[in-house]
Amino acid sequence: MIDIKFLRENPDIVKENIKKKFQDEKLELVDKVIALDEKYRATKLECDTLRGERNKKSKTIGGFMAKGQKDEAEKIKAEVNEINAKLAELEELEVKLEGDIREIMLVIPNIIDDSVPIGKDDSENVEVEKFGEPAVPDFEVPYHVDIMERVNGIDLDSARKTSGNGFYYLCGDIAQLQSCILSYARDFMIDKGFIYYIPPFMIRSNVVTGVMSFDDMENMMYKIEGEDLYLIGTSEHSMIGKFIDTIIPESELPQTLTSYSPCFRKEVGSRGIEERGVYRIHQFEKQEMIVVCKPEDSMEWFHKLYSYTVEFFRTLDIPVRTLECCSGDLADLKVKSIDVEAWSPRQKKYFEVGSCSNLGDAQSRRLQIRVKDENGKKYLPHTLNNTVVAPPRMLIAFLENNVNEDGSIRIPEALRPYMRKDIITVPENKK
RNA sequence: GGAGACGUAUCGAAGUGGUCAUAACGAGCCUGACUCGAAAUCAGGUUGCCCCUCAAAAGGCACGUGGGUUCAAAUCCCACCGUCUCCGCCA
Repeated sequence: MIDIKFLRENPDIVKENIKKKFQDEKLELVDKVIALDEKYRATKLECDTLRGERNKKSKTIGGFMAKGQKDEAEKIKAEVNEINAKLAELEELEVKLEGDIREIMLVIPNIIDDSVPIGKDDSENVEVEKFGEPAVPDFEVPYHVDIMERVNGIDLDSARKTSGNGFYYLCGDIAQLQSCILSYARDFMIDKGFIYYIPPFMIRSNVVTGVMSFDDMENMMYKIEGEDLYLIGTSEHSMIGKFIDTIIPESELPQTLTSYSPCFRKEVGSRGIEERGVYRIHQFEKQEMIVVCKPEDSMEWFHKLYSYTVEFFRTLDIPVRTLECCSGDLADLKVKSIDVEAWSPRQKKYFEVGSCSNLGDAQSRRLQIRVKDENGKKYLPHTLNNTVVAPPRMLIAFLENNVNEDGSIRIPEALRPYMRKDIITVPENKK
């Protein structure tokens, strides 16, 4: 959500930005909202003046009544009634205009950073950098579910029975591995100076509508029947929600938080859920990072955040690359976004394991998150979020890159203190 | 699930139809005085948003939210939301 004052003064920049995002159908909205805004401000001024008059007159009535000047009082009462009649219609218009303007402003995309590559859709995203050698071993790497099944690490049949497609039982060493990865991710971020949070896993509808668009809400969020509660799709929802409508003292910036939560997603409309395995599922766990900072610091944080994810994956010996989201693929609220992708030696390509976004002040403006500096001046901070790691998805990369030909799984150095072993071995009957 | 209480600024809290919401009173915070320095004391300042503006002033809105009554609502009426306390149940 951009500032309407900015739009008013720079309609060309806003239009240019819309074109860059290949959303030409929204171009007309710019002039439309400018006209509405002009009308709104004129109406508001008129309303404010009338209300001011009414307040002034109304106050004198009390005085007349006290002095017993009934006739005078009645005369002014009639005048006030006249003003109120005039106001009734105008106020209705004022409210309607305000609503219409907000509706449009929510749809106009945020101004993207100059550095964002121009492109229509995800096919034009740009590889930024590779880390590690994307090696392919000389044996055929099995499908991740098969790797897990061989060490008795997953039970999809039972999950289908209890919960349906899109759920899993992880068991034994693989379940432990997932917990260990999360614990390691937690400690990794704590060591980077982030504060660890375990947030609420359910949030109220007013928070949901604050942090996401209506369409996303329909397609992602599970609602608790009979309660005003939704299961979170990511801990970003509860973590950003906690700042809604607050004023943060500047001395408390930057807020650098890392949160753990299970995530629940309906994945409506994504065919990926049909695919066997744990790539796209209804329930997964994630370690997230959230930063609220001064505007001038946000780009620096942006680069730091995704490089933390890269560093994390590298300590687990997984080759990764960073892929910058092009203009057309960038969500409307975002200024800039980079995906971290892990190498799959089986598919011989990279696949998404995390996403780092700089939202500029758009999220702050929408949610009324403000910062107060030493002089009492208020401004909107920038917000960023990034995935540290989201097992089970990252398990795919982990297993494919660390499986041995005999089906055993190597545990990288960094995880050994957590796993308390350096290899997961195949049980006798599956050798 | 049952019973009760409450929702006003950073916090506690007064106000129960108008002339104290630029919100009493108390605390906190900021500035200044006193002091070698601090504490204590004294004086002043300290809500957010909108509109307008170079800036300020003036004006408008907000007493949980939304309606209603009224010339006028924090105050009266209705609905909803939330919080707390006790009891019950419970990891």
